[in-house]
Amino acid sequence: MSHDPFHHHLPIAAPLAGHRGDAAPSGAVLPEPLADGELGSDEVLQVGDLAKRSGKTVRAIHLYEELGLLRPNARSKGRFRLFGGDALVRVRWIGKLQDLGLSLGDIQAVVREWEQSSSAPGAMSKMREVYRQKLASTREQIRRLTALEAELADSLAYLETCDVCDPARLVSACTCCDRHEPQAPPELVSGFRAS
Amino acid sequence: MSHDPFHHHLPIAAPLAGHRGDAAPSGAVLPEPLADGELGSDEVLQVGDLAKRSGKTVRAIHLYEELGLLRPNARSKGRFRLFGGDALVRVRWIGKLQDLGLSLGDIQAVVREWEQSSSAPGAMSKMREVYRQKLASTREQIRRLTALEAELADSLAYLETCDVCDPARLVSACTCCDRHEPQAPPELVSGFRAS
DNA sequence: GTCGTCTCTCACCCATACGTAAGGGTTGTC
DNA sequence: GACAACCCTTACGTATGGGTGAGAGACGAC
Repeated sequence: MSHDPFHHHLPIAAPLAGHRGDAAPSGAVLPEPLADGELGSDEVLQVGDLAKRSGKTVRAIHLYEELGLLRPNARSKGRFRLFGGDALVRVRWIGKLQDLGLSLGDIQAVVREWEQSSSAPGAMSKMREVYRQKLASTREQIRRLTALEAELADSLAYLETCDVCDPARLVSACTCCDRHEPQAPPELVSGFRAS
Repeated sequence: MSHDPFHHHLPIAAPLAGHRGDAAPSGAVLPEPLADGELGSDEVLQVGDLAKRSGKTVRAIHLYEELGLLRPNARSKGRFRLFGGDALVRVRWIGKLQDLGLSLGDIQAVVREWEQSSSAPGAMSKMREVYRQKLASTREQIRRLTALEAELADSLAYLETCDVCDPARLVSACTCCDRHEPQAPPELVSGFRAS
């Protein structure tokens, strides 16, 4: 969907879970216990609240709005943005799509497509198409990472042998020395040597 | 190693395999059949050759050299860069590290560390440390993608129900309509609705 | 009213990994 | 020697996903 969604640089890991210790006071007799981050559908959030609950920054949320991915339900008298609980759902959804490898531009396209289509099954089938493609590429991605995982493990095993090496040995003699005789070094190891 | 190696945008898939149909002429009696992309260790490559064989662009290779990740073995009279087969190994190695989520800056650090250390086992143990960390984060990454994969599959299953829907039905009535009654929509689906 | 904490809207800044164009030599093949 | 195809260096451009103020107003508790 982007011009070049693939090519190098995989992400590494995401925080995804801000640690907040504030659970609902036990035994509260309030209308809804509001498990963790959930909120009553009538709750009103300012951008800062939305940011905290979604783990994004205020700036990010503004950006999403600029891109048309999100709209406040209303504004206060003083022009403060006022969001409902659905905005939180939306922001989390955006985050998930980003995790899937969609750029904000991609998400923009998805949203526009959704908003412009009037026939429900038509829209749904387009969305399915997007998700189907993403499912395929996600699986491909998993395959690639799994291959890299194996290579890493191999390389680590290979490098273990070096522990027994003479500490005075020079690096120049390394990477494919006599200690690990028969096997050729894995690519992740032989890359060191080349200039 | 980068300031912020995680955070969103996973990659999608990499080509990794340029399709080139030129296998070695069968039955050749040459010193080495040169399986696919391999070459005799004495072969000389210009940047364009190196680029083609590694799947990178000439510009990328120049960049790697600027960053100190790569050095030509020599120059021709006319200042053309001349690489050996090890350069190909090196470029592929760079690509793999990028796939693992290392930035070029990270790789720079790795290379410098390698080149500066004199004690072989010391250098090796540092490299092992890098690889160990990457192995961990790669596994984490795989876990996350696998979770997303499951979510995608769920969402697709949920959306299948929409096929039987009345084509005239409005999108506004959608995302959580009566056809798929009991289950709440997955987050990847409920995100459509929120404004 | 007044303080502290949000929030508002510009508007420019950052890093990454190259792309791309300019202007000009080099190689090697016919 | 002429030509295509390749290479050289320099240098600015590009897309992404926000970060980071600045200057000014809003909210709410006391």
